[in-house]
Amino acid sequence: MKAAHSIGWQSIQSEVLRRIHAREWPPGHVIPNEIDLAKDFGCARATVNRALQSLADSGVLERRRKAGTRVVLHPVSRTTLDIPILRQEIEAAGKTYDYRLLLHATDGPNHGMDLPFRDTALHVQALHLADMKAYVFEDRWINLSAVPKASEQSFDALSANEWLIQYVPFTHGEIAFSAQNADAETAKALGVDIDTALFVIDRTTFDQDQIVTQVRLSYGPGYKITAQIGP
Amino acid sequence: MKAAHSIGWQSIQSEVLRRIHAREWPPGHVIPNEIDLAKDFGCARATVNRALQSLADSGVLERRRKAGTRVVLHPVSRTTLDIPILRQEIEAAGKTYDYRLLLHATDGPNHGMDLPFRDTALHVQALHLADMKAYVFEDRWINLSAVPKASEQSFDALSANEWLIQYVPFTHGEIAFSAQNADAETAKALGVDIDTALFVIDRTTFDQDQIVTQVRLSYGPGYKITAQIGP
DNA sequence: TAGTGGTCTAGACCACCTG
DNA sequence: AGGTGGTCTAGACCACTAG
Repeated sequence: MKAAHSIGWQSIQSEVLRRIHAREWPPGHVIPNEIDLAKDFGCARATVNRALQSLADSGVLERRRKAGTRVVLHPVSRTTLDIPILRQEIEAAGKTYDYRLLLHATDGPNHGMDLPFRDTALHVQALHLADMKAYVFEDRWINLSAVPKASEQSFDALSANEWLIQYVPFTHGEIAFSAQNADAETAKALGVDIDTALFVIDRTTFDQDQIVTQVRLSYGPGYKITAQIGP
Repeated sequence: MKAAHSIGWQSIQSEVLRRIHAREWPPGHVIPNEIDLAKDFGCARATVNRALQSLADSGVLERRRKAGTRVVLHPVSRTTLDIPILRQEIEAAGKTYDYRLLLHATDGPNHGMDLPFRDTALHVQALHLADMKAYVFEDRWINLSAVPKASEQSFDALSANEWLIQYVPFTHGEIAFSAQNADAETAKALGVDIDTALFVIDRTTFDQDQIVTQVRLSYGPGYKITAQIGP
């Protein structure tokens, strides 16, 4: 059956999705190879490849050489999250952004966080405000061995958050989302009751194998992070 | 300068990343067009396109026709999350999975959740356990207009979570992550104190324009969801 | 080892959008 | 209006791996 291949590889993607959706190709089914599909759709193999590759990225298909392409058996909800800079996030919501530095200290090898490195670290705590209300409490360590120029920064006007992104590149990182009851320190900074449920992001960034910075962002009550599901 | 284009488009991607990293192409910089880069790298334009497209997907580059390709000014942490089926998540951690149905009721137009549809809904509450300990409290509504065969399901052995994924396709959805203090109902179900901070996932799935199901998953204390950052 | 997807090429046309 | 990315083609070679 020919598809209504109106304009491009997206049409092929739609048709493939339709067949999966309609259970013509049920979960676990091995679909025809690219050459046959290309003949079926009346296009070049590269175009089919583009469509199927995209669906594989979305988690709808699994592809292996020689084994072929199959509809995944246990689909997962795959979603792409964008974690913006705090200033942008707040200003994008139409609110005014403000920043207040709470702590700026250089710690020796025995600093407060469970850092995998023993080097000297810069400890910065700050509050990010939206419309003058506490929005996020930032608790950050910066590895001064990896970022020596951080020691010259006061971070009283420009947040470490923004400074690092602008001047310190990183190669990769790890991010974790969790829920935490507010401890005394965080509750005081955010102006909420102790034990309030806070959405927390822990992020560690690396430059090659060296830790650059580690940060915990504790968001005020009611914070939500949303995303779309689907190809 | 020629790059060490050893094996393919990934090499070109690496070289582009290196130039960005080394500030040869600083944030906001417009990089050469695909034709020039192809000449520079000694490959076909399509190969350059593949590399740059991939970097645009990662959020490193911004591409617009005629305007060209530029290094993004304010990089965001873009990450891809996979939300697996609960059973898989638990079994992948080497624990035994169990499931207990807590509530199964058909509600009229006035059901408990703030659903945008006025149709009859099926209300299901269940507990997912890992090694016999409460792991997630599931609170779900199913739109019986969209999924009539759900009314024939008892959900006492197979969770609604798995049944829906296996038999009810959806086209797209929305997912939200937040932190919530445990209310009385949830605290009792999970066996935790009231006000414990819980990681909560709210997910709504659609088939075309029709809501299929809406669910709140409240994870037990200590739950974390992690992901990698980086191209 | 043979079949499949992964990738590359050289060229082409087109949609879009900035200047 | 012209330059840029988006996409398609027809063919080719290669890498991987299941049988």
